[in-house]
Amino acid sequence: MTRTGGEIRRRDLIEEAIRAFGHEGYSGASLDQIANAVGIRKQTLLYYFPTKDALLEACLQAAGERVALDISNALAGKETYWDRAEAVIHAVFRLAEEWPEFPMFLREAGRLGAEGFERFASIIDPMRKRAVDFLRSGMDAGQIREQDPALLLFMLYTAVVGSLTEASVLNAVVGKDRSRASLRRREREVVGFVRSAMAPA
Amino acid sequence: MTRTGGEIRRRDLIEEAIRAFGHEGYSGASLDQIANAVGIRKQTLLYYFPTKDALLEACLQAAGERVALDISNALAGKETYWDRAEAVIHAVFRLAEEWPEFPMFLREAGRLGAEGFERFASIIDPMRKRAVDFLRSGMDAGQIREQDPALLLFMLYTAVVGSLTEASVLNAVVGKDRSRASLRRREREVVGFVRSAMAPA
DNA sequence: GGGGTTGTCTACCGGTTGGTAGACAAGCAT
DNA sequence: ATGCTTGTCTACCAACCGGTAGACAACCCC
Repeated sequence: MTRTGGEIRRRDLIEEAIRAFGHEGYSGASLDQIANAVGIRKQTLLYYFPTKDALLEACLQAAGERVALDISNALAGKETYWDRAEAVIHAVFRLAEEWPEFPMFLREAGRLGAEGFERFASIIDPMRKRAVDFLRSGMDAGQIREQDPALLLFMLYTAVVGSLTEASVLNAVVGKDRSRASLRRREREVVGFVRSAMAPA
Repeated sequence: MTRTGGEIRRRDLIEEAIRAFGHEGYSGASLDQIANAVGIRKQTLLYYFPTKDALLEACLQAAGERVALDISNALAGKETYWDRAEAVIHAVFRLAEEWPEFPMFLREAGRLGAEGFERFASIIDPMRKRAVDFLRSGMDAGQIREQDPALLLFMLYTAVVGSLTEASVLNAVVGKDRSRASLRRREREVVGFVRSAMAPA
């Protein structure tokens, strides 16, 4: 009944599942809960995604595509080394502002083990390669401090995602402030931190 | 029987619970599993910790005390700004080497919400205060780049803990390498990264 | 308008979960 | 010796979990 058209349902379910997996964790989130949140029964969810694992895979795929799209758009027209680095950070922060559960889901996906995470990683792998090449050429050009470019990329990832996901730590360290202004201030801090960390000696 | 003396059991259970919570997540870890791993039945575990939540609280307490002790020892005798910062990083990495599940547990504790995490945070709060004062005085002395000291501390936390917990990302970005040498290289990278990030402009 | 497809449902299942009730044995104190 | 405390156990329990079976209604195509 009501014939909503399967693709919309599918998208709603993935969105809610990302929220639930990010917030409660994979094993903490239940199919009942996810299904009810979009107004259907669990068995209907299982019609779209035959197992919980299949649902997770669809979430990883969707999340990978979304972040790849956002970063790709953000990079358009940015040429200098620092402009490009800052554009990526800004894109991720804007995505986190619009979709707060996204970074939490990403972190949970990483926790579930490398096998699953690679489903996400493989989608953004072209960007990873580009980023490593970018960092290496920046080092060759003397614009970025000499170091292992892959490890630098890893450090940048942890700094950005960490500053978006460690809300409890943030509360404990700098006090409770969930406002948008707080997020902006954090972004400025990350940008300054990363800029300084990448600067040549 | 066998009269092991309750305190040893208690400590074993907490250690195993930290491992399980860190590895499987709070809701993914079961009391059965934790109890069996230390050679007793679940009901005996529940004799020591009446609920799963009580077990978690004991873990947070123990983890807080342990990290406070390690950092405190590491700081002894270190005087210069950078020596102190590096000593803390080194202490955390050494703890992670000896007890790999510890950083994962810490991250999981943060995920469970600010209420629970504060049980941990309150124990290391004196160190937090000292660290903020230390960073501020370093800025006043011109040894550290001017910025919000609390936010800088938060950034340092995310960089260190992130580099210890995002194993899946590390796999995807720099390849699979779980060796001790890999951990050491990562520590050097973190040290170089934050040293550069903290350097005055 | 009949047949297949798509979507949603009720009913159910076996296994697992956190937690309770209570028996019981070993050691300690008197 | 006896009674109390401490520790461990077996036996349950209700709730929830992911997943299956199958009825059934709405829509589309012909």
